[in-house]
Amino acid sequence: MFTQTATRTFSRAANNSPARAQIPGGSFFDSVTLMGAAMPYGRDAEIYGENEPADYVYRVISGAVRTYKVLGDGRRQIGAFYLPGDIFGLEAGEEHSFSAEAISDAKILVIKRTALMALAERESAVAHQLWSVTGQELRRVQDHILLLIKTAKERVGSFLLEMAKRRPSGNDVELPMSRQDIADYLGLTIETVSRTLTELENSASIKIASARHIVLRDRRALALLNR
Amino acid sequence: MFTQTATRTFSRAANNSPARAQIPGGSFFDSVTLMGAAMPYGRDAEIYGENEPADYVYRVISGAVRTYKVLGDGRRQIGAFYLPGDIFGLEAGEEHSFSAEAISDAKILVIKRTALMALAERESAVAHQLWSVTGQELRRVQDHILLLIKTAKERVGSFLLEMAKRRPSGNDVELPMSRQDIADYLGLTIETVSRTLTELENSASIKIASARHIVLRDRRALALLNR
DNA sequence: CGTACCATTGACGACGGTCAAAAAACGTGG
DNA sequence: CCACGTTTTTTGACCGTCGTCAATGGTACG
Repeated sequence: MFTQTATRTFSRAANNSPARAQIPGGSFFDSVTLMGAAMPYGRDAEIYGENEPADYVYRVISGAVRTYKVLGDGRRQIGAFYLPGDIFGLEAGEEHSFSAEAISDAKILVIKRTALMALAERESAVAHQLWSVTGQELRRVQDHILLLIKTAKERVGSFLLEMAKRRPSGNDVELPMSRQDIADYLGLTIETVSRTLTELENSASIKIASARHIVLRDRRALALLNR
Repeated sequence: MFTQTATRTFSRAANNSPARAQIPGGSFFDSVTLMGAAMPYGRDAEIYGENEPADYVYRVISGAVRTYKVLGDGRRQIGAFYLPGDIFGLEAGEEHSFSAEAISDAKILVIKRTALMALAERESAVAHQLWSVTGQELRRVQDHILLLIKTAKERVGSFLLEMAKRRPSGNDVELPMSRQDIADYLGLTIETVSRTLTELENSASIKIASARHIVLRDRRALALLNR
């Protein structure tokens, strides 16, 4: 299965407008927001590459981000999607283990790692929070593994519930990513994702208002796929 | 697919022989070994359960350990295997996210979490090492995800190479776990694992000396499965 | 309004799961 | 050390889910 992600590399966004935005999802990052700057990234722009030195930590202000790895034969696995408020790119080691790209046009808060580390050195509370962020990431990845052993219907259903939970807006789920992104996240093909969505629609579990706008019609039925 | 792990719960091993053993794989745990005690666990004995308070951190002295989750319908997913020297059960949060069992008779060093936390509070180096352990675990789980999107042959091949790397003894791989454990780790069935192993033997990539003793005959061929 | 790109649908086949049975391996007690 | 019963592993036959290849339909943007 091939998945040539369009490598139309956009500008690397080298501007430092110091926009200090208000973003959802409070965290310790709120208190160190002043240490960083908001940077704009275009659609599909690379934020960092696998194995690059992890000199910065990132937080999504607006838009969405995907992290991924590409296997030798071109198969792509998306590790996670990051939405406004989410922190990503924080590594306990020296290098990024995944690559990161903007899914849509996005504003990203960028913070120097050394600044955080220096603060953690003195404030054990900050050190604990850094650890905690990695711990949450670990949990997320562990849940992801559980997704990957399920059937296609279960994966898609769980995915929709996950997205609904992360962007609470009633039963409406706005998907910032393409079918290909979803497929590469769930370990499926676009065809299977598409077919499964229409299947869920036919069974009245969801309604596909448009390709990227899903309405959850029967959460109970979807939740059954999540066990 | 069902996977009823034999729930013949052995004794919970409630003895505190203070055996301070020499174990491979040096780490910061060496310096805090005196804070804990070596405990014996019988085959299939539970070390801790999912959602239990994570009051202890563990290190394998001898034997092997598996961590796992069981889905609603009985499917079991093994999160990791831990071999002598490996640390497990360290959580950034308050509870264990997986259950842990001894695969074979095992000796496990058990350390109070509060002791580590108190030390981390004062020594930022210790705090950094705790974070680092979680970070390594994160990497391991991320690699695990990559395994789960591969074909059966690739999964089994990669698994053998992983085990060989972790217990270096030439080309001989001694497997402490059953086919069922391997299957639940790789997201396959025992039948597929078994069939794939004989297939690898027929293609002269490995030799199955006995069920739990594999000899790597063609690492190059196996490595091709790992890309 | 036209042209890419993206999503959906269809036909077909392969990989791995399921069910079943045989063969090894293991442990226990005589 | 061997005999027997249990567990684990292997092998076989068959089937279903999902991947592949291909074509059609839809949507966004210049």
